[in-house]
Amino acid sequence: MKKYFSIGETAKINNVSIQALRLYDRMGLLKPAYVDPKSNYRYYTIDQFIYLDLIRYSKYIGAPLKELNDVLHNKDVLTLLSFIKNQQQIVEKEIIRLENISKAIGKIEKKIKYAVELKETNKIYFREIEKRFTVNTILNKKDEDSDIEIKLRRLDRILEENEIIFEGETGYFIDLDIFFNEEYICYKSIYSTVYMKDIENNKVEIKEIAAGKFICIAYLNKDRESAVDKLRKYMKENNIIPRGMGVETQLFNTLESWQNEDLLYELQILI
Amino acid sequence: MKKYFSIGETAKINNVSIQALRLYDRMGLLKPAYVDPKSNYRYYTIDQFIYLDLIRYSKYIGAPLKELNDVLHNKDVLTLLSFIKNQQQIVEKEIIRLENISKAIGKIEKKIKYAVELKETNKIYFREIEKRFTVNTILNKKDEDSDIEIKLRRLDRILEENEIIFEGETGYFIDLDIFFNEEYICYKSIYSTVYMKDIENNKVEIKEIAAGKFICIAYLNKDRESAVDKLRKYMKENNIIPRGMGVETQLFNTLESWQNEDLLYELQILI
DNA sequence: GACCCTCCCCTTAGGGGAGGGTC
DNA sequence: GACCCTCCCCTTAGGGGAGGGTC
Repeated sequence: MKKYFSIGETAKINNVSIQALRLYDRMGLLKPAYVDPKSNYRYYTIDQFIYLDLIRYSKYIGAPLKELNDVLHNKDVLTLLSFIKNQQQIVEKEIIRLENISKAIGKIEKKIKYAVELKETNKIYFREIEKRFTVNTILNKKDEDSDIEIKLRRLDRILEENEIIFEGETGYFIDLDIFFNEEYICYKSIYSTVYMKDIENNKVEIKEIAAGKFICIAYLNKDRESAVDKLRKYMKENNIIPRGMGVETQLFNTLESWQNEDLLYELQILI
Repeated sequence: MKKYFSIGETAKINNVSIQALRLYDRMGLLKPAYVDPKSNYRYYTIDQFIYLDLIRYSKYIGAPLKELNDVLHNKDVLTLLSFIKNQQQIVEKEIIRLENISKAIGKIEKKIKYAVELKETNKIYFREIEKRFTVNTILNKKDEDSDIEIKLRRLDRILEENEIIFEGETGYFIDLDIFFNEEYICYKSIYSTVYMKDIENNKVEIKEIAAGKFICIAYLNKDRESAVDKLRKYMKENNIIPRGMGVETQLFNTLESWQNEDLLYELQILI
């Protein structure tokens, strides 16, 4: 005679909840060995417990219970093997995805910290900056702010579609000829920095911003004109020669400022 | 005059669905800039799009939107920073968890494959086996099958509670004195192999099964007696000396067999 | 005619009840 | 008195309708 265990006993022995057992019954994953027709009480036998082990293990490796149901109906080791192999692949992909995310978060953290620690605006300073990889969209002279915003969104969409990871910096490439000769800021293109694991990505063009020493000035939107003038004058007076690369990048300020359009920028010119 | 974008335009530009935008409205994550009181049509402005970036990014890093909601209400970079740091920690823990799972799946795969490739039963062979780490429960002579099953469940629960990772092998330590002198199988304890990353785990005792060459025989439950006899005789006749370690382990057969109690075992004696 | 609205039901793996029988 | 039953509502981040107004 097989001994019957009530749902509560079964739950306790196998360390699952009563609700879970009821759910498995409904799903067809594990039907009780006997159900009292009068009281609808569920009774289980010991040799059913192995299925609870399988269920637990499936949950542990993150597999959906429905797929396990298929395996259990086949009752074949080879099916079980391919189920496990499949899950192995999923887990490994997920690890890679999370590792990329972790790196991207790290970069963003750095950038936020930089902006938080930046105390003074409208003052010239020098910075060493690492090499940056960017994805770009060319801007036209007649583009208005709203056009730029929309182009930026389009850029984001390209990143998403190509599974390229945004690194948290957005800015503009500026035309240095115009900057020094005609003395105003002209944007050539808008960029987003991206995390480059495998450089070969033939669908999207990646531009590098060379590593090096940059002369910089930070300013709020309203002070742009005077700050930019200051930097230009300083470079001319001190005979600092630009090396062909200038960007204006947006710094994390406060979320409040984003709404007030009181944005914080940093102009960076490679020297 | 700010330009208004309809929900459809906003969705397209920002690469989100209309349903998602409606949800963000309901959740208070992003209310439209203007809602037509007659038609209830939602209208958004360009400077609201930054919030969609934040939402997208939160989802990307796996943070719950509710927490982002808190950040958005604070509108402070330091809050944003701690939100991101927190998420970073969560992601890193998850990576470690998944890496452990991946390793455990790999081990189980190996074990299943071994059983699948094992063609012959009731035949003696030799195997090199790597070192195994196990968690144990001592058995008493008067334990019946059902007691053993229940002790096994209790062992599983210990693993879960201590976050020890099961590696897919369960078996019994056998008493070799009795095996050779009194000529029957007596189980000393039941074990589960576990994945040991950090050996120091003072709450649970870990026993090792030494690596080495084992003399083995595989058999179905019904053939146990004769198979075991065969091995014992073979060892005596050929003067093979056991080195103090013998286990009977359960092999993955088919799921069907589990239910029929037609289980496949392998007796392994270190030589 | 394409766009938008508000319900409403569905997804995973159960958790937490209420209200009422059963061991 | 402790245990078990069947509803029923709730969780995340929306997807996919139906049925009906709106640009």
